Amino acid sequence: MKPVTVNDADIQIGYLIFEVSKLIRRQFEEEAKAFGLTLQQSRVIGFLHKHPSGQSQASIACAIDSDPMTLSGILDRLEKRGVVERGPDPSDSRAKLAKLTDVGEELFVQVRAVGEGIGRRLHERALSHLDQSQLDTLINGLTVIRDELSATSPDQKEETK
Amino acid sequence: MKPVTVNDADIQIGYLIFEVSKLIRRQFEEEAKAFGLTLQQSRVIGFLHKHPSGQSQASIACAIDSDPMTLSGILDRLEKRGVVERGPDPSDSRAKLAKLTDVGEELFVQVRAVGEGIGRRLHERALSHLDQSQLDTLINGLTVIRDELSATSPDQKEETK
DNA sequence: CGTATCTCAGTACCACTGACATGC
DNA sequence: CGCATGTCAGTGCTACTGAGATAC
Repeated sequence: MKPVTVNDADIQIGYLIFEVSKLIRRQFEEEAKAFGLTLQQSRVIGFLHKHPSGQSQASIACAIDSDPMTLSGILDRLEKRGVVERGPDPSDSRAKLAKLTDVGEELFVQVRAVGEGIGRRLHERALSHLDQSQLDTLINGLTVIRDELSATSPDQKEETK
Repeated sequence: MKPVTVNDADIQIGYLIFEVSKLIRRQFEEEAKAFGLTLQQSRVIGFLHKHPSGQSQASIACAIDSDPMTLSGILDRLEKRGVVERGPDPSDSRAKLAKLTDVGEELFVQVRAVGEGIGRRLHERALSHLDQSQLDTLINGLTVIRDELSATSPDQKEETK
C-alpha cells in the first residue's frame, strides 16, 4: 500500500459525477416536459431573472458555461417562443441585451418550482442521511473540483453568489 | 432561518454537479483529442475491456446509462474505425455481441492513461485537501444521489417515500 | 492596431421517439 | 401470446470550428 497514490476512486469519481449529472438533467427535463424546456434553457431563464435589466450574450454564455455560438442557438429558440427578447445595448452597439419577457417571467416561476421539487426530493430522499458537515463536504468537494477544472480551461472567472 | 426546509444548497447542488460534469467531459475529450474519442465512447471501450467475451448492446447501453438506439450509433462509429466488432450471440440469435478488436485493446490502454491522468490531477490538485473520511463522504453522497435518481425510472410520481 | 461581440455555415455527438422485423 | 433485441427514420439540442462583419 502506497501512501497517497491514485486509486480507483480518484478515477471513478469522474464517471460518477458524469452519471449523476445525466440523471439530474433527465429528471429535470422529464418534469419540465410540460414547458418543453431543457436544463440549459432553464439556466438561461434563471440567470436572466436575476438580471432584469438585461445581459449580453457573452456574459450569459459565461454564466452557464457555454460558448457564444451555442448560446445564440439557445436564445433563438427561446426568442421564437416569446420567452426572451433581444435588444440593443445602449453602451455597446456590438452587443445585444437579452432579457425575459412577461411570458418568460411567468415561465421562470414554474421552472423554479420544478427545480425546487427536485431539490426537495434530493434532500429528503438522498441528502437527509448526511449531517450538515457532510453536506458541506460534498458541496465543498465539488466546488473545489469545479474551480480546479475551470482554471485549466480557456474560460473566464466566475462570479457566483 | 427555517428549520429543515429546502435551502439554496439543495437546489444548487444539481447545477453544481451538472457544471462539474461538463468540465470533466470537456477536459477528457480535450486530452483524448489525439484519439478522437468522446467520453461515452471511452466508457464503452472500458466496459468492453472488462468483458473480453463480448457483451450484448442492451447490457452495454445499461452500463453506460444510454439507450439502445444511441448506443447503436456509438458502436457504428467505433466499428467503422475498427475499434470494436459485432458478432452473433450463439445463445440468442436476436442479440449481437460486441467486443474490442486488437486495435480497440490498444486504444484502451491509451485511453485509460488519459483517465488516470485526470484522476491523478484531480487528486493532487483538488482532492488532496480532503482527508479520507471526507473523500468517502463525497463519493458516498454522489452514489446515494445516483441510486436515488436511478430508482425513479418506471414511474415518475410518488409522494410517500 | 488588436480585441471583442455576434452571426452564418457546417460538422459531430448524443438523446429521444415511434415503428418495425425478428426471435425469445 | 407478451416481451426483448436491434435497427431505421426522424427530430431536437448542445458542442465545436472557421470565417466574417461590425464595433470597441
